[in-house]
Amino acid sequence: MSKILASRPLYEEVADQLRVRIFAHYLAPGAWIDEQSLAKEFGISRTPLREAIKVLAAEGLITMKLRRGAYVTEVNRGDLEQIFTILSLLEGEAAKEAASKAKEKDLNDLDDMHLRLEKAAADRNLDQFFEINVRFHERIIAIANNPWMTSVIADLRKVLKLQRKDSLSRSGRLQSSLSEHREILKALLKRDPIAAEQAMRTHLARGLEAAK
Amino acid sequence: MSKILASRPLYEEVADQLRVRIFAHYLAPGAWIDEQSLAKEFGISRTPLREAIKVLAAEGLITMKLRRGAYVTEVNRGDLEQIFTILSLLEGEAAKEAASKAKEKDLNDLDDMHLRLEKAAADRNLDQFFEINVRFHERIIAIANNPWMTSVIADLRKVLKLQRKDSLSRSGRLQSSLSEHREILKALLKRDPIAAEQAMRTHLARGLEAAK
DNA sequence: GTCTATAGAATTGGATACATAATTATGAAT
DNA sequence: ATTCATAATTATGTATCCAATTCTATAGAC
Repeated sequence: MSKILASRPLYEEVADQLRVRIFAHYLAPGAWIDEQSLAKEFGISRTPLREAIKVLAAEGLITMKLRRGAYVTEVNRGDLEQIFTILSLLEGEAAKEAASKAKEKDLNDLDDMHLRLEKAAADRNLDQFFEINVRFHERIIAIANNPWMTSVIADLRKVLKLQRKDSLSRSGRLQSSLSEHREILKALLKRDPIAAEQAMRTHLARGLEAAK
Repeated sequence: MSKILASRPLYEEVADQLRVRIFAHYLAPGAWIDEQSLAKEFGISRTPLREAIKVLAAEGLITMKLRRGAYVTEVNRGDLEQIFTILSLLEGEAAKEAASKAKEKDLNDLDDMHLRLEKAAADRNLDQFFEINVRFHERIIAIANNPWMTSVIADLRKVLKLQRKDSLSRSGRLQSSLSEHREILKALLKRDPIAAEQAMRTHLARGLEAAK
């Protein structure tokens, strides 16, 4: 992995790799981060690996214990509730601002995304639904154009990804999620900030219910 | 600084030290973080220092440039607006929840703090006013009892501390800040969540105005 | 005098080395 | 067999070392 001419610091690359493993539950919640074997496996020294661990710890993905190493964070029901509370506020605000700030192109893109979401749902293509869903949300957040908010939301969503109960696969959740999205889109197209905010909050509150 | 029997990893200690220097503008926004002289000054090696830098970078206090080191983050007017937007939402929510969750003792403590705040204002003791003000906010956040929210707010407030225009010292700001606090406290004592949320949001919106 | 090229110094990013604390394994005593 | 003490092993935390790159300063050309 080590490169002669790195365009990006090694610790960032390593942080990405670790996130992939964590989200894939290849490193499951509670698992110990074995610095030595990971360094050996990546073919690097412990130094950049440890720096990457510090970054993930700051993101909340990893929890450090003094003199006993790093562990993948375990989130419980309470954590989920707390995080959804925050996300609902922030993404609600994002939707509200997006309703005013969106350009025509933005709205067209969102409309387009939603169509593909409907199609993925009809096809029962969960992976695709999940992916477009994420992009739909990200797009709205991007339109709100508040980098600090974007970054907070991104961090919290990373933590959510630690537990993937695949709530979407639960009976009916896919359809209700879809109709909630429809509400959000409708409000945005009408450029109604209050309705957009409300629809997004409802959507996320339901998301928590489904994640039970 | 290095201890024989460290009760806490060196990089955390160093991160604290760096934060102190940054907030005191001893390391001003835009300033370059000189690893070598800092390591020498702290009497440690560059390794824990660099780990501390990664932590502060993740907090947003430091910005890293590839192959040219770390710099204290510079926040501009836009950053302030964005951060205040988020804080207003989150601390508003905290106030709202605190209105329901607060125990009698919590309310007594807040009342007491507010009295001391009034006194500090009357004495024109800015440092004390500032300190109690911070504790008042922190206490409300603590009552809301949402550790994830607490941590997000704490991180954002750290970034705010990068610029200290000493908005409180501006003519009249101290008095208006005080009366806004009075509103917050009143709503909490009445256990009125909506009013508490509204009062907190107004308070922070005014805070942004003053930080101009 | 200003600009450019190049040698040297300084700095970052990463690897390796080492001391101390923590864990596990070993073995004796009950 | 179980418990306790102690030795061996392993892992973390920190320091030192090294290579590649960037910055700086000097010298030469115009």
